[in-house]
Formats: sequence, C-alpha cells, structure tokens
Amino acid sequence: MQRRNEISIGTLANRTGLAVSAIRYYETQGLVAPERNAGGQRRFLRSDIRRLSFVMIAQKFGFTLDRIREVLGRLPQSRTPTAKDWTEISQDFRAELDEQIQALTRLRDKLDGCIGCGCLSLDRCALYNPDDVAADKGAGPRYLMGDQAVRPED
Amino acid sequence: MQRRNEISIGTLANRTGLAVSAIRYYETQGLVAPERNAGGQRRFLRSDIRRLSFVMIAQKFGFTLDRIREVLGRLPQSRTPTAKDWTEISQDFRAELDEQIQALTRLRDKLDGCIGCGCLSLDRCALYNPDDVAADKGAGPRYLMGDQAVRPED
DNA sequence: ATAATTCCTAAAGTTAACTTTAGCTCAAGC
DNA sequence: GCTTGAGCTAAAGTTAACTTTAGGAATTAT
Repeated sequence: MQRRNEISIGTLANRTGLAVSAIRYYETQGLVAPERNAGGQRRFLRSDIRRLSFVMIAQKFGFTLDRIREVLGRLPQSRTPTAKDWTEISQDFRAELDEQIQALTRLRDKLDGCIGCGCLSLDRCALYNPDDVAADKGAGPRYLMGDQAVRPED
Repeated sequence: MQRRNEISIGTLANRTGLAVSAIRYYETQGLVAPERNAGGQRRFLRSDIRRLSFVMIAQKFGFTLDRIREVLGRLPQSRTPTAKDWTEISQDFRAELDEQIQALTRLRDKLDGCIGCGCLSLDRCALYNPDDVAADKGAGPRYLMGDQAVRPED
C-alpha cells in the first residue's frame, strides 16, 4: 500500500543505485529524513531520489557527507524542492568546485617549479608553503620538503 | 653516536614535520625502510627526508599511500636517489595529476549541462554515465540521477 | 493462509591513515 | 653513574563512510 508520492527504501535504492544500508546510514547522518508508516517502515518522497542523486554527485567531486549536509541545508524545508532550487544549490556547488580545481592546478604548477629546482633550495621552493588545497585538519604543522634548507646531500 | 649520514626518527620527524608515530606507520606500509643500530633504534638516511617529503606532497594531491608506494618503487633501490631520479618520478606524477584535474574538469562541465536541464530527462543528462574520476571501488553499480528517467514530479 | 520478500534495529566489522596508551629499553647530559 | 628524554613494541582507539550479521516483524505474492 504505497501511496502515490511515497516510496519504500528498496525502491529508492533501485532508483538511485545506492545500497539499502547506505540509505539508512544517510538517514543517521541527516541527509534524508523519511517518515514511517504504521508498521514502522520508512516512507520516502519521490523527491528524495533527486536528493540522494545529488549526494552521490557531490561525493564524486570529493565532498564529505558533512559538507553535503550543509549544502542541502540551503534547500527549502517547508516544501518539495523545485528544479529551480536544485539549480541554485548546484551553482554554489559549482563555484566551490571551480576553486578546488584551481587549487589543484596551482599546486601542480608549483610542482613543476620544484621539478626544475630539485628542491635543493627551499627559499625558492614553491611547495614550501603549506597553503592551497584543503589544509589538513590533522594534528600539527605539515610543511613540505623540510623545515630548513635541504642540503644537497640529503 | 649518530653517524654523518644517519639520522634518528626524531630528527627525521623534525625535518619533515611528520609525527614520529606517522613515520613508524609509514615503515609498516613500506614507504621507508630504515636500518637499526646496536640498540635496536631506527637509523634513517638523510635522503629519507626527501623521500617522506615526496610522500607528503603526493598525499596533498590525493594519492593513497598504496599508490605512493608504487610510485616510489620506481626509484633505484641500489643507491641513494639523485635529483635526476626525483625529477623523473615527479614528471610521471605530474602526468597522472593532469589526468585527475582533467577528469574533475570534465565532470564539472557535465554538471553545468545538468544545471540547465534540471535533469528531468536522463537520456540527455551527461551525469548519467558513471565514467570519469576514479570509479569507486565500492560494491555494486553507482549510476547517477536514477536508473530511469526521473519524472518531473520526482 | 502461507510462503517468500522486504524491512527493522542494534551492534560489530571494514579500510585508510594515523594516534594513543602502556610498559620498557636506550642514550645523552650533568 | 644516574636521571631524564628519546625510542621501542604491541595493541587498542579514531574518523569516515559504509557493510555485514543476527534475530525479528511487516508486506507481498501465490
């Protein structure tokens, strides 16, 4: 007894290509918020197909689920998102993507400079500066090619 | 009693900015292979500073340690790598990097097309094809935006 | 009215890349 | 020569993003 606009987790899995277990996990992460029917089973909206598809695309671009949840937060909660809503967040998304690609490109160009110099002189080595591309959240400073000039024999 | 060309794990940590525990972990992963002194302590070569710096840079570009180990495998094992050796593997590395950037760019351009169409017609939706950018090793098919045309009301 | 699916929860397992902890041993400085 | 800082090992913990397992309950198909 699936009402017109409600779909089961299995149907959603088929439509998106995601595993049922992944969808349940996404619910725990606040990426979808299905209702429940009388028997306690999840009932998703058809619009969740698009929602999860967006999640998959964003992941393909390397975004974390946390970040994706933030982005999805910009969709209207009161009504089913329209094509226009999706277009809007996709555009913001595109902007971030452009930045990522540029950061990666800059880093690559720096590597070019480094190939030439062999990094024997850190003062001139562009890779020395730990900027660009998502600063790792990891502990401590992560500078590259040493913290002092690497001597020729190193 | 550190011989001229040998350095302790602490020194290596200071020179690279890595944590001592990370260096030990890298050893278990076959990224460095230090010798041991009489007392059982690790003795690295000065050239390992550069080796680990390379590891850090490659990671910044998103390479996994497994992949990095493969790349490092192309260095000569019989002697200390020269600047020329490093230049060579950096160039191969750059080629892979270029591919990655291009794949990301292609995917971004496809997103552009998708923003316009609102993905109401999958036949025309470029994101449909799950090519480009490292196919996930995860289980099962991961197609995007559904496996059938997403109807307007979805 | 069953049998076969599908779904549910809770908990544990998985991979990558490390860190933390515990309990000891070396090595270096005064 | 002894105290303290560095190092050592083995095992367990951590985060992200899921999957797998176990044991039931709800649906759907026949």
